[in-house]
Amino acid sequence: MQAIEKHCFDNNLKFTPLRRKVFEFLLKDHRPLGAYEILDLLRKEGLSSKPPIAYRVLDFLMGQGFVHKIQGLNAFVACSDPGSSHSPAFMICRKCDKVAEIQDRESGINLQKKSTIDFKIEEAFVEIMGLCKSCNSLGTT
Amino acid sequence: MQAIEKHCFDNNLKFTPLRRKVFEFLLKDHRPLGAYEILDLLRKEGLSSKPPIAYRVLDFLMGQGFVHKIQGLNAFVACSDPGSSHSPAFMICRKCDKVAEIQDRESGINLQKKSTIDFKIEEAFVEIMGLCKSCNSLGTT
DNA sequence: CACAAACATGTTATATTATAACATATCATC
DNA sequence: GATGATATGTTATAATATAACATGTTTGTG
Repeated sequence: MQAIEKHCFDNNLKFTPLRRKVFEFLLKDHRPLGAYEILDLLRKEGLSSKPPIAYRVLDFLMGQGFVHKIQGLNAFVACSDPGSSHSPAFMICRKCDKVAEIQDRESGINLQKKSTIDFKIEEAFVEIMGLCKSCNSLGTT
Repeated sequence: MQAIEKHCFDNNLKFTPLRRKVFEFLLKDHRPLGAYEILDLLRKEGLSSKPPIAYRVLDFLMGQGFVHKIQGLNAFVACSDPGSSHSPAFMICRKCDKVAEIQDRESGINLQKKSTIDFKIEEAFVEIMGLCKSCNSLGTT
């Protein structure tokens, strides 16, 4: 939270109450939230809750690298390592929906092999579906 | 095409005219098609074109590993290397939407580092956005 | 201060993507 | 030819996302 405050201050960006609120939701719930879940939370606080509100704030937060979209879930998570410009990977538990973010260096992902010759990489999404440790130890399905 | 015919025959699965048609669309257009684009194509051929039709056929084809979903585009592509059970990676040009599928072994992706300790991997989606060679050589944006 | 420019928020309407639930048809097998 | 399994068809609606435009708020500049 301090990281984003500093980042916005340093870059002359406005970390408005609305943006702060949405980011708080994402930080608190340590799991991906859909845009419409965020809208529900905003509604509960008496704030405006029309779809464009959520999507705009999320666009802003993603643009600054403080939130990532999980494509496989149509949902959004707070970045666990903001600042380091990265293409993170996510491990998503299909049972409990918990998401772990792993950074390029620790994920073993290395895309620069053949790729850059033919293709100019701008962004990479790596989403790994499966079972987290605790869900895996409980049952088999 | 022969691959999927053989696969279905061997496994006692029905490669019906509808499934064949959809698969043909995906093979012909060498780019990802949205479910509703597929429905449009079906409509042009006088076939049923209600959403569940497309989604069911696509589910079947994906289940057999002959089609992949590109999460970042909400679209579907024919698999370029069916049979080899794999978690492919896709390089998607954001200008022309062309998609190149690269196999794990040639992509430089190796997820088994820290992951398997804490997380049971079932499926991985790797989608790389950027510019393909030809689009990249044309302009800068 | 007044004005303009840039940015942020608010609202209506609608587009796009996907699924639930149920009805009918086709086909194999006993 | 009845039964069960699989495939297709249909209606309706859910879930996700954006376009277009209106209003407000801040910021810098003359």
